[in-house]
Amino acid sequence: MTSDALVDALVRSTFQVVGVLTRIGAERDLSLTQLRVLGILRDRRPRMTELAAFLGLDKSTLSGLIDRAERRGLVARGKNPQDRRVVDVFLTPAGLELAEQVYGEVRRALTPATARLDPQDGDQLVQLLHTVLHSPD
Amino acid sequence: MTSDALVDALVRSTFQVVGVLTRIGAERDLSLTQLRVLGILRDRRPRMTELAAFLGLDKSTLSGLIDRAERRGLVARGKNPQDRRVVDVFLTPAGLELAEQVYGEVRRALTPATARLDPQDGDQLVQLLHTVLHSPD
DNA sequence: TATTGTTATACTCTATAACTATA
DNA sequence: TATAGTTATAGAGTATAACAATA
Repeated sequence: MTSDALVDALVRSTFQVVGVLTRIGAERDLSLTQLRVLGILRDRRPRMTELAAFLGLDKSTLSGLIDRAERRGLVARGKNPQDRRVVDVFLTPAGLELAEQVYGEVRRALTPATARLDPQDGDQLVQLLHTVLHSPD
Repeated sequence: MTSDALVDALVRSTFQVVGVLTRIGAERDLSLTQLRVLGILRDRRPRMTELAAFLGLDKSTLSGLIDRAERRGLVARGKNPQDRRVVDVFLTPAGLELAEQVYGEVRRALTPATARLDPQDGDQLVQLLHTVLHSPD
């Protein structure tokens, strides 16, 4: 069945990319989750609950995650003027710089692989991944 | 640059598949790593060091991982007759059954997504993923 | 009362360092 | 001496339950 082969290919490539992300993150003491937090916060300023939901984590887990990132000066908590229960999270300048650095390195690490495709095939792969995984289930 | 778009697409699809794997694993108290261990052991019987290297983990980390899986009756340790220092690891029947179950569920979970492609495009996606990530860096 | 977030607790995952047994 | 694996330790990641503040 073609579908099984496709699922297998997706799972295998997932673990491979996870390996790259984990290795690059580890060089800067960033777990996969912290890496993802930095990536998300590059262009968003969510409240704690939003970010936890987006990551698929419990809010208490996120509290700890943000505690540790805040202690390192990578993120900060801000008050929300509309609702005083709410805590907004955002990158500090140092966090933004680290995020850009690390994602730049991810690009460099994966470029030898992506460069194996000519531009046409690369576009096609982007398109196919988008169709498969970027749609409403 | 096309390459950046491709890397972004790979990273995004990676986090999405990780989300699916994490959710399905959690339903059976399996972390992403335990899930991967089960997947690998389906058709291999490696020694501890081999498995640790394959997973990119320290051998001490693997000891704990296998301890916990063994306590649950999913894997077992075996002696290696050639070298008495070596410990081989393999799935128990219960572990194999769980592995098949959980990977079956992963297939079912991803099938609605993969079914959005017609067979031709699916084959092409498998081929492209193979070219990008399954080659020597 | 319901929602937002934190804290206390317990467990898993992870690496480093020190160790035992075997080669 | 070198290699295979375990154990002790410490810290991060995770969820559940209980809590405080605000709505």
